[in-house]
Amino acid sequence: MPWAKDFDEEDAIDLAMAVFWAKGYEGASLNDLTAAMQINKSSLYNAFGSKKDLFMRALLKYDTEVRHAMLSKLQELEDPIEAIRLMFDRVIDESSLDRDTKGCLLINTAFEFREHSAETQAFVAAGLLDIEEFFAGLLERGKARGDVSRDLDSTETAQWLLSQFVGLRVLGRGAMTPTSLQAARGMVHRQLEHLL
Amino acid sequence: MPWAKDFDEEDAIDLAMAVFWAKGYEGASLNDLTAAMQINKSSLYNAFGSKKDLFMRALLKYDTEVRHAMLSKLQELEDPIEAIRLMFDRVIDESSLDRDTKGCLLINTAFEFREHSAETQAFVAAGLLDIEEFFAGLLERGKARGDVSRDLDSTETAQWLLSQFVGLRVLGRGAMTPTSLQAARGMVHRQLEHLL
DNA sequence: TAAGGTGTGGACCGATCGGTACAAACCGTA
DNA sequence: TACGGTTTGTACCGATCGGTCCACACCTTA
Repeated sequence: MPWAKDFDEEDAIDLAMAVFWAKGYEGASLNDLTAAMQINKSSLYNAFGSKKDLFMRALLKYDTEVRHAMLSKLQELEDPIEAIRLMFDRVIDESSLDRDTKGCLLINTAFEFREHSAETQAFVAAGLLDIEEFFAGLLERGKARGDVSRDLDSTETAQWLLSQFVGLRVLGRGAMTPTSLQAARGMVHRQLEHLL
Repeated sequence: MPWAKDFDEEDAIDLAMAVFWAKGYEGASLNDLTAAMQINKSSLYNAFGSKKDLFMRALLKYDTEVRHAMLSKLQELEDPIEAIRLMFDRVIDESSLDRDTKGCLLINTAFEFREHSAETQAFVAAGLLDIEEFFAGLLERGKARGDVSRDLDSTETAQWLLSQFVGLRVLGRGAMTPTSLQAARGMVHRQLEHLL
């Protein structure tokens, strides 16, 4: 067993993730990637196969380590509606403070949906569905606690929350001012109160 | 006065608009553009100067002939809340019927916000503000008619509607199923009823 | 210490990117 | 019919795209 790689694969994927996150799949060139990952082209292709494969690895890592981790933490909160509120708060605060927010890698990839492979498309669709189910689960818990009307359609409401979330994530990438984002967030808060 | 162009500039911009609309600014190559516009590179550069200039012409044309025209027609309706409802209905129906919907060129450009010039950024921001003001105007009319509570903050609500609209436009590009889109739209309808 | 497989550096590939140079084709005017 | 300015076709530009090739550096095992 000869010569171990002198870089850490997981670290390298993290660095690649940041590039794809900021520039999108097509927008991230191999130069960008190798520069950020601090390895050269041969090592990249030897370790990951192709740009597409590397992207899938990065997307997968984002999905588990960023997206899923965030949702899991929110799920631990006692008040499920508060969890939803907090989820919106976080991304709005992030967009307000960080002037060049990258948004969410999964949602960014959803925007470029049709330029991706069937495999990637399926992965993205599943990820979005998972967010939707996260919302639906919290709403069901809200019903059990009496915070949400039992007449409410959880799935439908979850689909709405997802579309609402996507809108704020996209506009948070720079096109909308923090003030307006916060106003829109305020309206979502108020609508959450009216679920009872 | 020698030799008139043997293509119509406005027609050519229309064709270029479709390419930028479908592929984005970076994603649209000069080959794509010249092929769609049915002119060659020399004619393109002679008539429009550069890819960036051509894009601005296309964006401007979209803004007046597609976006502004659509909002104007909706504004003519008697019932202002019905106008908002219709606006959402149209884009959802479009996304449901046309499996490769391009979304809205202005919103697509807003997504790529930071990779555009300051001039383009300003134009996009102004366009989004215009949509916001369109919503706010309808809400004010709703107040006058008694369809909307006078306590409602029109600006804030308009900002929320814009973010909601953007979310559905982005997800309508393929990542969300028509069924889910329609469910989300249904929730927006219900929220519009609760503005009183 | 020699062998053998693996990782790395760098040159190189054809294709494509946005953009330019220039001459030929063109048509209204004189 | 000759001129003059404009449009158009084509060849070409350097840069960059994603990706490959191969010699060499390297470490483990025998």
